[in-house]
Amino acid sequence: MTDTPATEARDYRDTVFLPKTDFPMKAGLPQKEPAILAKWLEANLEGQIRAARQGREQFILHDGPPYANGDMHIGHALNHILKDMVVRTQTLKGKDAPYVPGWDCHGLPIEWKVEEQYRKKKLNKDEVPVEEFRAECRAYAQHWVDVQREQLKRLGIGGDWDNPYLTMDYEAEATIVRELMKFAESGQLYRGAKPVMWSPVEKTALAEAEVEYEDITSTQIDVAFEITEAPEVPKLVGAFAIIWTTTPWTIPVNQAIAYNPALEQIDYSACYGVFNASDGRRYVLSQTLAPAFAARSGLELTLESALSNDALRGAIARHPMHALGGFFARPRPFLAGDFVTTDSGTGLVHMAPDHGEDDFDLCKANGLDPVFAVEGDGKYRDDWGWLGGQGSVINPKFNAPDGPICTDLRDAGGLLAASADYKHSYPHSWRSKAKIIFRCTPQWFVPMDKVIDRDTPRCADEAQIRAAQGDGETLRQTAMRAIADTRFVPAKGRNRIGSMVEGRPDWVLSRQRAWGVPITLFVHRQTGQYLVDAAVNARIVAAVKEGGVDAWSDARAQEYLGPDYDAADYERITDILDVWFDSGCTHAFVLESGKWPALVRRDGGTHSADLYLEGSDQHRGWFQSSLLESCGTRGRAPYKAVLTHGFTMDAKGMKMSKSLGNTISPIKVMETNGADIIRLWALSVDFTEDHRIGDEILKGVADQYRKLRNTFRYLLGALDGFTEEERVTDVAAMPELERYMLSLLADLDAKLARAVDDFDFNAYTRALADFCNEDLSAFYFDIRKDRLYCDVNVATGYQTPERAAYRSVLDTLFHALIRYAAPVLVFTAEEVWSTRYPDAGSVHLLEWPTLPSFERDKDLVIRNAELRELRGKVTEAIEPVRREKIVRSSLEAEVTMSDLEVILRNLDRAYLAEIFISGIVHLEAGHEGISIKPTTHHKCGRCWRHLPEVESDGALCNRCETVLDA
RNA sequence: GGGCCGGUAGCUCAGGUGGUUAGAGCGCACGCCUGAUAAGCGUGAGGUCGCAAGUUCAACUCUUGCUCGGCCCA
Repeated sequence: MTDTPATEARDYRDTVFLPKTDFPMKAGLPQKEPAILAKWLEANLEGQIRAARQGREQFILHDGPPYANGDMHIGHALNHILKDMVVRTQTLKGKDAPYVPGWDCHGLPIEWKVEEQYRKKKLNKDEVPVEEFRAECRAYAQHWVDVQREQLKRLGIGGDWDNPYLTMDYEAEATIVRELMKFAESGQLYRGAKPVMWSPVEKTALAEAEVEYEDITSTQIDVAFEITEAPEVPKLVGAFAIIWTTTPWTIPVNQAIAYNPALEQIDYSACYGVFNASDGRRYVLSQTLAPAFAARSGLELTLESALSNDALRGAIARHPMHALGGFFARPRPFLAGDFVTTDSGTGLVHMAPDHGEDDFDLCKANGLDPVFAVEGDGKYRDDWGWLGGQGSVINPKFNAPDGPICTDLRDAGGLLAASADYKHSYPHSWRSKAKIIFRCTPQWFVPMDKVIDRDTPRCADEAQIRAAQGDGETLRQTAMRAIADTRFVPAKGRNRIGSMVEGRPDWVLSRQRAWGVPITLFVHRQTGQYLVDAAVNARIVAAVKEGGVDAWSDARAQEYLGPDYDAADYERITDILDVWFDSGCTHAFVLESGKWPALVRRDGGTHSADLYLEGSDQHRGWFQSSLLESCGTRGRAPYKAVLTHGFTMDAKGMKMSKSLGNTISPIKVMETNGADIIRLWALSVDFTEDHRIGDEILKGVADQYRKLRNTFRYLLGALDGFTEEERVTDVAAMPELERYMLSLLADLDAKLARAVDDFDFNAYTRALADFCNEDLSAFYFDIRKDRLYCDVNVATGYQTPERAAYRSVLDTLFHALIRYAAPVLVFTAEEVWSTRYPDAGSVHLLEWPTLPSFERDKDLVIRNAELRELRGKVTEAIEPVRREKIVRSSLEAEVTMSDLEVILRNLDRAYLAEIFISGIVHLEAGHEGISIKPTTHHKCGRCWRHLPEVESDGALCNRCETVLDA
């Protein structure tokens, strides 16, 4: 060697290998991602993937349709990222996992928006032909489908975006009609009634969202019903039961009186009593509420006797207007209802099943049906025995203490108190601001508990339906069985949907609206029976397929009925279907129709999807509507598994709302941070529960992203110029550390594969990130930097076998990690892949990595895991010495420790120094703990290690000399 | 008001069937390196496991109540 002084030491920088790559550290995702999307589009990546997986085992994720109005929000983003992750991981595993996105297009919210546009133009919806109105709804939905489609594509969601399914496609509408007819044909439809919120001003039913609450002052009245029968306590006969109400207009429709047999459980002193009053009559009411009633009526009450809670069982009263005969002369039974409280009133509640849900349910359970006395305009119907043709019922004067109702009641001796002074919150129409009422209207239902009658099949399909459902099962039983057969992730979903299906009432299918699929039934005017004729139904379905929902019109009724029936004999139903029925049919027109060949099962099994994946609110929504629809027509669930996610809250865990101003738009995040950042966020949180998003969280996600990105950048740089010729294929011939790393990689592989099967994406991204951070960046890469840089002669291309082994492992790592990362960081993975392989096609065509096979050495893993613990102790020991500036780089630190453990592990000192990235390691028998001292050796001018053979600072060590000579 | 679900370090998450000083990554602070450099490495400080009772020799883990938050209903 030369004896050049250290100050003039040669600079060996150009003799070492340095990582080299064009892959930039800074991502610039918002600019880069759209270009990558364009590249995929140009290459028809989706088509390539389909072709590549053709004939493989299928995995069908069936998309739940988002509603086509408004921009994509964070919930859409999360949902679709999870779906995309499922599809991509399944595809990665080699399965044929097509994704066909869909949209829900019918329904009230879209109708509103279109109506709103009409109002701005001073148009009246009722004056516009319904076909024209529907056309505008259709256009409105299509607009948002297109907007959301672009936004979701921008998120990197893969799928058949050119052929999504829309519930408003004519074929879809025809299938929905066909499915409805299956319910009709198998006797699973009936026409019943149900109280709905109704606006007498607009003469229409209202949805909850169309209603707002305002404080008003109403007339409150106390009315006496004379008891005529009392089997439990006969002395009650002749006494009067007192009811209190703030809607006097419901008294003419009263049918019963509710009491609570468990009143004393609410308030021990609250049980009913019989009172002697100053007017000479005897009254029955709650004891607690008696003083308030006395104040209202001005009567003096004396308790005659307390009544046990079952005193009213089986008792009968009569309406104060019973003298009118007919309806009013019917007995008014006392019915037990647990909704009766002692908060206000008398503890006895008058029941008008036409005008209240509790009333309706309790009366229905006791065989009392609604009478439809109040018409759509709020007037009693003309033939009503009392006040017929009068109203409107929402008119304050009509209900006033001196109005017709109170006057008649007073004259009949039934009115005990009336005053127009009761302030309370009351529902009003959001649009007209007028008061609304509850009003029973005829509706179509699917019965949950009707045993399907096997003895009188009406059509060919029905036999199949019944066969599928099993003997004598009700729809509820079929659905419960299907739930038991379904996999739920997380498992608590089964419990949730199960308890809902177990307790749910019959399914109300009908809506009195314009924008939806019609309930295509003809009801015979005389018998009230709906027509079941396969030929008629086939004509209707064909017409809808041809012309959409507009085909269901009066003008074409006879055409559908054909020669066998006379349209004049039939009422054409004009209701439309609940949009939940639409979405409940998606499995029929998407999975079974054959319109999407990729979705058709090739194994001959049922068309049930492998997975439905939606927010947990869909236990009441789509999961259930799909379940009921499928169980009613096919006797099984349309899915094999159901995956649910929670909701995204703001940074503090509060729900996002426009009014609170705490919403986070995924579109904005895409524009500022990039889609890969939102994706990484969605796949990092515990989506099975409610989870949060906010600036701090996104910052953390971005940090994690950078770490992953730099791992790939390092791999690209370290693998610069890697060729097949230098690959070491014999794992057994590799150094200890390389074999250890391949073992860790195999562990990671297994962990990720399991996470895919469990849909545990949080565990997936965590395992991947932890591996990159801990096992690679902080351990393997750091240790092997020396060999990567120095074990090579960059001039001649010579490298040591150790370096070749390292680069081979790096290549293996690259190929594994890029595949693992691809479903998560769809854009970045492509950028990485195309940087290394510009002409190799998309990263998303690749399959799950095949790792080098080698015999797993359990001992090796344990040995090195222990060594890493020891490594931690060494770095810990170096730290104080560093603080005192005795050593700076860890390479300057010589380590002394007991030889006991190390010798047992059969590891040599040089290997230890490599692992510790330290100076020379001294092993001394019986040495206590770990000691650090500064090295006394000179620093190699090339590799910077301090070794005994280096003659002076800046001179070369043996290794570097050998390499430079090679 | 009812049904169901959840509350572990600043953040994101681990913590089978209850058992020694509750873990990881990130962030933060401090330091090292300057041949991954708007990068890399190390060390360290952070938690009365929502609150309160109870069961138990022993509870983050079981029971009850409360509280905060969420979904679905009313």
